Amino acid sequence: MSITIKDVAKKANVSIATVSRVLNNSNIVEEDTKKRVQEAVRELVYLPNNLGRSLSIKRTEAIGLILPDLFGEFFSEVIRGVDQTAQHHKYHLLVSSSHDDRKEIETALQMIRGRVDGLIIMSADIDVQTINKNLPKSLPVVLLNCQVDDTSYDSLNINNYYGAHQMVSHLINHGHKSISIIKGPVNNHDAEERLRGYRQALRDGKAQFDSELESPGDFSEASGYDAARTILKKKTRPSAIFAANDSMAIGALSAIQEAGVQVPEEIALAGFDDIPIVQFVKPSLSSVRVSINDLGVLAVNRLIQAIREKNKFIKQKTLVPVEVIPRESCGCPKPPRIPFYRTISN
Amino acid sequence: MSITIKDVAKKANVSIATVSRVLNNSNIVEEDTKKRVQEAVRELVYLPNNLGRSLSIKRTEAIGLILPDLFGEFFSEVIRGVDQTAQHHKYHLLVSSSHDDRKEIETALQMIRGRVDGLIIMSADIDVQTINKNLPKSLPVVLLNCQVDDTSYDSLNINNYYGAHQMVSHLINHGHKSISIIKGPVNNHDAEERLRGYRQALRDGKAQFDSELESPGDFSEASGYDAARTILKKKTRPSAIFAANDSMAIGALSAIQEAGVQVPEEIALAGFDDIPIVQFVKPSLSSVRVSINDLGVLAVNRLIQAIREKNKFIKQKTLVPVEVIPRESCGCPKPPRIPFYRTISN
DNA sequence: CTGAAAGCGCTTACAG
DNA sequence: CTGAAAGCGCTTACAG
Repeated sequence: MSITIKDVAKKANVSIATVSRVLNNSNIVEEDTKKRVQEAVRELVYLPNNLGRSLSIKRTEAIGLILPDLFGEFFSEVIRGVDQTAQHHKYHLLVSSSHDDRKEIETALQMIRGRVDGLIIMSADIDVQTINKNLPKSLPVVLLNCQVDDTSYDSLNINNYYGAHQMVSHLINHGHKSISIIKGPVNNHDAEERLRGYRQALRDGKAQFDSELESPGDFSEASGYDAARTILKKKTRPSAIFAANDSMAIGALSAIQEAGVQVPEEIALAGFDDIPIVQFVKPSLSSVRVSINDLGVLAVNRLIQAIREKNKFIKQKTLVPVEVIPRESCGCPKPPRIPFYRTISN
Repeated sequence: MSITIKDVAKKANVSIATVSRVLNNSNIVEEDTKKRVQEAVRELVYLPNNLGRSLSIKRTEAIGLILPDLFGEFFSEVIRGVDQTAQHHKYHLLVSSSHDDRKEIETALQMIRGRVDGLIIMSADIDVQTINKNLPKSLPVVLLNCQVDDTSYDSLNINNYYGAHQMVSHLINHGHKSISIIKGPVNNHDAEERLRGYRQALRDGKAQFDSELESPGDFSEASGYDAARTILKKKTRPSAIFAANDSMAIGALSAIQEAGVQVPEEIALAGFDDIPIVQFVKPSLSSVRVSINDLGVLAVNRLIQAIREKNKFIKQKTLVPVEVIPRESCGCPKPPRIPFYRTISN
């Protein structure tokens, strides 16, 4: 059916070993033989099958990326960083996504295994047992923003604590003494860390510390809207709100504007994530930026290193730095907008 | 090093054939033997290697997706649609991106070949020869928004012509008789089709037809800005502007607002692509939406069909429908905003 | 119901 | 410099 190395060997009157040598640029093959083989390859339009090669050399030259989801710009940025870096190291990328529950992620691990030389896993719910049970110990793995306390895996996490601390400190430096937080979902690690950063910043900045200032939220725009309405109704209104993500901040902004309250004059506002839209709302929204692209780059570099060193080195946990981007909503001047990317039109 | 089927066979005191049968749920194996094998699998923590299987059954159970780029929400939406549908059909997804020039795309084709049972290619620059030269004739391929006129490949294309025609007709229905276009890059097929739709709509609607109304652009925000400035300076100003994509429309909007001209009262504005940001600018921007997710779904379904029928069926070219989304910038009421997706916080 | 053997498409010591 | 052979990890007719 398909042309294989055997067909080429026959046509060129050599052994398949010789064909393989020519294909792999082995320099121990005579010029004349090489020519004959290359001629046969051309005539037959022979296309080597990577599967055979991989099985033989025991390397697939591919890395895998397991994502919980593919919604929004965040994951595409992760993929972009990973793909770029992987290509730079001559590795392919296998992507697998939409694994919300444990069952699905187990299937994903089982299916990707054997097809890749290393694996980057991003999943809020994964635990060490699931990994151990479904992946050979010899497969290098890097965990991206997972919540795993085991030290036997490399991991990269966003520095949520520090980002929140910095943002809230920034608000305090603007003179705010009473700062509300709209929290993320309970049991969500990102949310917990951001809350922790908020609290510590209040303490460090000697600002008002009061559980009354903490409103529940679930990272959705709607929950931000609701929380802001509640906050505005309180007898003593805070002078600033820190939303644990941008979606909630944008929801809050709607509620504040509907109430006829001025941002940032009457109440300052800040979010977290720095999604592209925050540059477009009015006033533009202060936020905390994570270099998502960097995240992918770092993960791949670490993984490639693990592959090269045959997974035998000291595993490390890395906190990826974040950066406060001040904008109008906290009273800072609006920085030049980052031009967004074209979409369909390529 | 790694546990293989041989180790299991030895431990369970059976042949590797039997182990294989147990693994594949063959029902011709005795209950007792099956138990023994399963026990051995568990004790050894045996994880089958997919590579051997693929080579043997001559199927990889994976499909490939080649993208020109990974910037922005468009490609992540494509990936999402493709991945979802692929998973539904029990196929894996191999993604390969950032192939701007021909050399790179050839490498991509060569590397992905053999690893997938079918391939979706999205590339503005690819031609039939490149495909033929680098992929076996037996490999099912679906071209996504490529510009290939060969009938030997399945293809899906966005109906740029129709979308532009509809949008411009919509403007004409608003009473506009003099409508400018900010064109996309020369030699870009999407841009050409949108221009063609614009022109035909003017003729069909008996609106003013004049090459003076056509301004150059290159799909960038900056080019839209420049074009709008030029348009506003003309002695006879058009009453509406159709930008060939949203990026340019947003650039144009900045220029118009800087000039103190009201949108849509003094000049109407519309774009193309319906990127998320158009809902956030003020006034919200009328645009043409492509269901990108559908695009991915359609592509995979077609590909799976081709794989099942061993690539032996009539190839077809499909134009994917688009939809006008009227908003404030053309004088229509603002529709409810679609809530955007959370990003980092998962 | 089970096993020995051939085969999938390659690579690579080993001999010559 | 070249080839025969073994091997990578599986599956699956074929015999028994």
